[in-house]
Amino acid sequence: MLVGVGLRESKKAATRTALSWAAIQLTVERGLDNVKVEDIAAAAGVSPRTFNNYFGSKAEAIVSRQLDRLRHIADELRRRPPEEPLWTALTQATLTQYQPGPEVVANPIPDPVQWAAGLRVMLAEPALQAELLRTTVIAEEDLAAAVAARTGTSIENDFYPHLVAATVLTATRAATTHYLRTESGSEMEQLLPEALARIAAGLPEPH
Amino acid sequence: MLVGVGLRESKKAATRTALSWAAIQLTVERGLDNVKVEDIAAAAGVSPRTFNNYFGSKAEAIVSRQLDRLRHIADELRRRPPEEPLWTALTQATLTQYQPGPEVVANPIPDPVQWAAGLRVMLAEPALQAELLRTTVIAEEDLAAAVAARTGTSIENDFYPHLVAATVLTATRAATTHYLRTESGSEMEQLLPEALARIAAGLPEPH
DNA sequence: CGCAAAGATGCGGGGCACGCAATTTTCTCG
DNA sequence: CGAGAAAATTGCGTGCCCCGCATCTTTGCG
Repeated sequence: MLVGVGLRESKKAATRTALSWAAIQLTVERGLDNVKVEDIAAAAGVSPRTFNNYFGSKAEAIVSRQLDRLRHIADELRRRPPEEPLWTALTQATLTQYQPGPEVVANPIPDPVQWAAGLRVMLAEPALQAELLRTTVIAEEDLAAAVAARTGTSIENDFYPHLVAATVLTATRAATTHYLRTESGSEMEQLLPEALARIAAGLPEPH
Repeated sequence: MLVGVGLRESKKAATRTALSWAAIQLTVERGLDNVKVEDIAAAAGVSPRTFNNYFGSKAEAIVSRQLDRLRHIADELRRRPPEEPLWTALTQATLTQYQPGPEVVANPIPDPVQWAAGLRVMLAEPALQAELLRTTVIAEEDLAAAVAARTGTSIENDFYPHLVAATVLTATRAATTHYLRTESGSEMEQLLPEALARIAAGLPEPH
C-alpha cells in the first residue's frame, strides 16, 4: 500500500486537521484559557485522550497549520528554476504561503472583523507566541537544506544556508507583525517582497 | 527612596537570581522533567508557592537570565557614538553580550565539559526552545526602539527598525546555533561579526 | 515605636500531559 | 471471504503545574 492513500492515513489526517481547526476556532472565539482540551476533542468528535495522541499540547495543535504552511516554502524553493537568482526564488517561494488554501475557501469565516480581532488576541498569548516561533525554527531546517542545495553549500559545515533561512523566515514574521500592528495600509503581498528586497540590499538606512 | 536600593528591592532581586540560577543548574544536571518546582524552590531557600510569584513557569525561570542579557543590547546600542555607522554599532552592541558577567566569574563551573553537554540537552527541550525564542521577540521591541532613535525612523509607523532588530537578533541566534552544532571551529566573537557583515552585505551567495 | 505596604507562605482546586492496558478499527494475506 | 496481525482509539489513574485566596511575616516611613 502506498503511503498516504489508505483509509487509515486519510482518517488520521482528517482527525488531525479537525482537531487543529477546532482548537483554532474555539480559541479565537473564547480565548485560550476558556477552551479546554475536552472542548476541542468534543468539537472534533473524538475522545479527550485521543487529542494527546495527535498533539502534545493545546498550543501545538493551534500552531500545527502554520507549521504545515511554513514547511511548504522549502518545497516551493526547490520547484523554482535553478537559473533564477536566489533572492527572486526566495521571494516567490515565500509568497505562495499567502494564497488561501482550499480548506479556507470551504470554511468561510462568518464575521471577518470579529475573526481578525479574535486572532489578534490569540496571537498575543505568550504561550502561543512561543510555540509559533518554534515552528519557524523547525521549518528553518528544511529551508536551509533547500538553500544549501541551490547554492552548492553544505548544510552541515557552512553557516550560510542556515543564516539565509533564518533571515528569510524572520522577515516573513516581521512582515506579519507589521501587518497586524498597523491597521494594514499595505497587504502582505506587498510587504513581504519589500522586506526581502531590503535584506538583499543589506538593510541600508532609509533615505 | 530611590528604586532599586532598598532592602526590599535587593532581596527581591537576590531571590529572583537565586531561583533562576538554581533552575538552570538543576536542569543542566538532571534534565528538565527530573526537576520539580519544589526542588528549585528548595535550592533557592524559598517556599514552592513563592517560585510562582517570581516566574510563571519553569521555562520562564530558566530563560530569564538570557532575557536580561538580550535587553542590554539595546542599551549598548544607545551608548555607541551617534556618528558610528549603524552596522558597526550593532555589531559592537551585540558583542558585549558575550563577555562573562561577574556572577559567572564568582560561580566557577566545576566540570566545563559535562556542563556543556548538559547545556545542549537542555537547549534541545522543545519547551525551552520556545521560551527562549520568545525572549528574543521581547528584546526585539527594545532594540527596535533604539534603532529607530539612531536612524530617525518611527517605531510606530516604519517597518525598518523592526526589520533590523529582528534580523540582528536572528543573526545572533543563528550564530549561537552554528557554534553549538559544529564542535566550535570558531568562537562567537568571530562568528557573530561574520554573520552581521554578511547581512550588511545583503547575504550574497558565497561564490 | 507603630501603622501601612508589600512580600512570603499554606492550602486547595482546576486542568493538562502521559503511561498503561483494554478495546475497536483497519490492513494483509491465505 | 475470513482470521489474525497491526494500528488507532479510548478509559483510567497519576503526578505535576499554575494560580487564586486568605494569612502571616517582614520592610518602609513618619
